[in-house]
Amino acid sequence: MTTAVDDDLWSAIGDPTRRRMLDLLLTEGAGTATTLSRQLPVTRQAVAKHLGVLDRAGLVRATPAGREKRYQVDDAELERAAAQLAAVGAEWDARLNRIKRIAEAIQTKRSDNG
Amino acid sequence: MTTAVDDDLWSAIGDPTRRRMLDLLLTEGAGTATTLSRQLPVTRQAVAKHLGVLDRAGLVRATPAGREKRYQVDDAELERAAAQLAAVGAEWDARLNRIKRIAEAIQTKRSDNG
DNA sequence: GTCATGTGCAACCAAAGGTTGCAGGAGGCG
DNA sequence: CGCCTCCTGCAACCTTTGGTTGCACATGAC
Repeated sequence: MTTAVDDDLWSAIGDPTRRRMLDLLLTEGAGTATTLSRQLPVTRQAVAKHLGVLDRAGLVRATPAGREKRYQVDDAELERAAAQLAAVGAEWDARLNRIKRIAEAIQTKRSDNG
Repeated sequence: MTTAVDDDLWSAIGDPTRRRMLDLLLTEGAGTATTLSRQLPVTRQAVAKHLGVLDRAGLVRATPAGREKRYQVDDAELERAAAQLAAVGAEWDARLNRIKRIAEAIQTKRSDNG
């Protein structure tokens, strides 16, 4: 079946730093490039670029609040992303199991026939 | 909880070309850089590099066969990778649901108190 | 008004995915 | 054996992307 994957969405969550950022935004509800960079091993500018990627992918939404730009996770879109991860994982699992079953069937047949 | 993710494993399956290669190897049982490149939009050399990455990540194993180098998926390791994908997806889902439940609880409380 | 803090833009660097080009090794066949 | 074919491996090079530093600008606090 080869699960159809939204490549933009996947590449957005493919980066480890971006995943950590999503984690932080989830646990803290919201954050800015500056606050996030304080909890990450990269500079504010790097975080800002990542926020741009996540924004274009629709995974986060920005809300200007005074002089800062507050980001928060878009629930629906992250849910979609989570579903895709699960789907790909599930398909691989299914295919591996199918192969195992076939292998066992052949094994059984062999011992039957001698 | 922030699911611990094996970053090497994840980055190996993070590339779309490598995922397609794994799909091909699964459906066809095995393949070489040359046979895979014929079914992909990239050159043999690019495929060879990706096979190197997948090999170092342990996701595939090479078996020299005459003049060709036949690769096949390492079942256990791909199963591990699939589990990680599912785990991250599941955790995001759980956290989103937790947030939703809390939001609903607050909503309920508000209408209770007037 | 001044100072501190947060944002935005630009130049630059290194790693990774991809390409072309070429040299080398293993099989098939006259 | 000699030749041809096909597959592999290495090297140089380009482009994108994650990351950095440096600087200009805006906004809130005092």
